[in-house]
Amino acid sequence: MSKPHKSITAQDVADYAGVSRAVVSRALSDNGSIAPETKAKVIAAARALGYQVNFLAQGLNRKRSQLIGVVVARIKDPFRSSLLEGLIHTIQRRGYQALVTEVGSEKDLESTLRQFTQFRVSGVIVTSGQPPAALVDECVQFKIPVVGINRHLDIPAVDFVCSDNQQGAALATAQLLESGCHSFAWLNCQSSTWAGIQRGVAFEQTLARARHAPKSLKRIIADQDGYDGGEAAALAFDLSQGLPDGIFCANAQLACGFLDGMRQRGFDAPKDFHLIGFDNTPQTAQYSYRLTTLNQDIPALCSEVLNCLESRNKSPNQAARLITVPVSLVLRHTSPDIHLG
Amino acid sequence: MSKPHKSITAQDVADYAGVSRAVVSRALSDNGSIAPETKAKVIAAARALGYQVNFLAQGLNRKRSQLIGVVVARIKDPFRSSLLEGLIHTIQRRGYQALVTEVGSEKDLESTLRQFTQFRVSGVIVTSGQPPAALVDECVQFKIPVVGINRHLDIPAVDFVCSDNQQGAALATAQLLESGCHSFAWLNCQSSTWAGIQRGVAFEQTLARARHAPKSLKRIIADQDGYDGGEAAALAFDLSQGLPDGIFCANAQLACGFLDGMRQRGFDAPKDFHLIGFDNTPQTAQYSYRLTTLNQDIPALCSEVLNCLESRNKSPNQAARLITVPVSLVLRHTSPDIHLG
DNA sequence: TTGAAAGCGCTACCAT
DNA sequence: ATGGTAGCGCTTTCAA
Repeated sequence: MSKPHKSITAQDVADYAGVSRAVVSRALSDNGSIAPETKAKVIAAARALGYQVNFLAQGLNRKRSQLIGVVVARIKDPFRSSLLEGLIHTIQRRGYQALVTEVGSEKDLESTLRQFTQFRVSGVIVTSGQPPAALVDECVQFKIPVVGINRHLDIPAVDFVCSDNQQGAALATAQLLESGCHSFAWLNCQSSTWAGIQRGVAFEQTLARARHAPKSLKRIIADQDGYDGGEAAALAFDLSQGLPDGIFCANAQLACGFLDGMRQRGFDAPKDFHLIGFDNTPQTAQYSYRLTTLNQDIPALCSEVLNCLESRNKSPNQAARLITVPVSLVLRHTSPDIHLG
Repeated sequence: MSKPHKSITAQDVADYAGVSRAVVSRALSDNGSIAPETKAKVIAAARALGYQVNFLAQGLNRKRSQLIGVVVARIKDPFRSSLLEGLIHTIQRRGYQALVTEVGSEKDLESTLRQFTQFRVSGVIVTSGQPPAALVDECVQFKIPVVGINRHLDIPAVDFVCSDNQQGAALATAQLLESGCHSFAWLNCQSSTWAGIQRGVAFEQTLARARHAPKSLKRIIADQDGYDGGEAAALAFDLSQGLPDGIFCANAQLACGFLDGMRQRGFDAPKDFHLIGFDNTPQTAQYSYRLTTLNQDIPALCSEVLNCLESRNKSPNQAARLITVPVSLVLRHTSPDIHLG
């Protein structure tokens, strides 16, 4: 049982190794020239003493911590938690640490971004909310790179990484058309994310461009997001003009809810309609749903995000980039593979 | 468009307000005596200049950052992401920031804990893995409080906050007995968490203590955790001796998978058996599952966790505590309320 | 290659 | 109540 000891500093290591503090710093950070044997000696000393760099002091000096700020919202939503998991994993793999902040409102985002700068983070990842230009400007002034996921605003010096919503919509449209669907519906919620809106627009466009005669397209707008929103939308759906037979959903949660809502009214997919959702969440693979979905490549998204961060750390003034990550169609029960049928 | 400006320091505020740096520090931290009007003057100056404390410098000085380290694993698991959401929310509400680290193995935990100390975190929350005594000792030496959730080891100076597994098992047993179940089963996975094991033990004990004759109890051990594990266990279940009619699950994911697995074999709850799971995850409320579960009071858990942290920061040498948080039974379709039946 | 020394921005102690 | 000042532990010139 050791006493509450004073923590070991670089000076202790220096004394132990018989060198100066400066040499210790160089030995441990590969920065500045140092004789190989001196370096080995210092590293041995550091190990012997159990020396740990004080990140606070290091960051204060370097004017940059090895922290990366991550802005999230509604973590318990399945897709978001998968994305967060991927981000944290990637952040750690690249030698950083994740400073995770949950925001409820745009106003939260403001103070959050401010706190990030106060910690001199090496980068900021925004997965929710729209960074107010003024605040981003503040980050830019601190030379802190900012990157957004699955959203895109035209903010100077801010990069964005997005799943390919166009391609997703095209894949879904093709699948529904090939399956012989005639009347279509698009399901989204009010207060949709930017990505959701894009998907809807792309769906309408792809459908309009389809070779054969124009198809009917109904827009279903749920009052709220998530499973509950989708379920309520299904329960409230006006069936007097029949049920569309090809339905595309802005996200998987809405889709699962919609499916369950329709089941409560005696309809089911693929018997009565085809259903495709975005976001291949674990739940969509389960026996009770087996939802055909568009898979977002989370590892690729995360990897690109960190590439952006690191690249902009090197050259802060490069033009803002928009990186698009391909999606893929996962065929399951709610709109089966016609080639297997 | 402002230039990459030098950041504003306490000295700038001091100059602007016509006072010394020390006064600025006092004005902003309520620490040390200061004339009300001076304080107001400083605060006005700080606001005018847009001054932001440098947390790195502050932490270096105070020997403590306002960071709280959170150790998690498999974030995308529904209960875990809900818990993480609660933790982050609570951490922020109390004026800290969450440093979130994902661990895969015990070895990860070691380096993680070390990194936390390097950031001089104000506390460590362990939601996964078992903190190795030696490392915890290191934290203790830095006077960093450590608290674990839903696990309990007898480590000096480490507090634990747990949902009441005993009570949960008792509630489940009572419900199953009152519903007239005769043969029972306990479903868990190999490599279960500490909490899962506790629940199983408590279930067996409660059942054994039940007033009427001893009941049959079968243990089903899935090869893996989660939905897939539960489903596989159901598909592999030996039906030659019939299906138990009262089944209790270590967690909701296993339960959902088991239910779906049984459905694939033509059985369903509550028709053929009653099913109760732990963890009231959002998914269990959905129409396709409507699982009777034991609800963990996440806000209460999180609140207690931070209470422990703050309390131990005040008096580091107090005895280790184990705080138990009540659970509640949420009656749904897979084991309905008999009083409504 | 190495060491001395000047900060990084802040807090806290000690005089005043 | 206020101001001067000595660090916190580290990095990074600049000389030697």
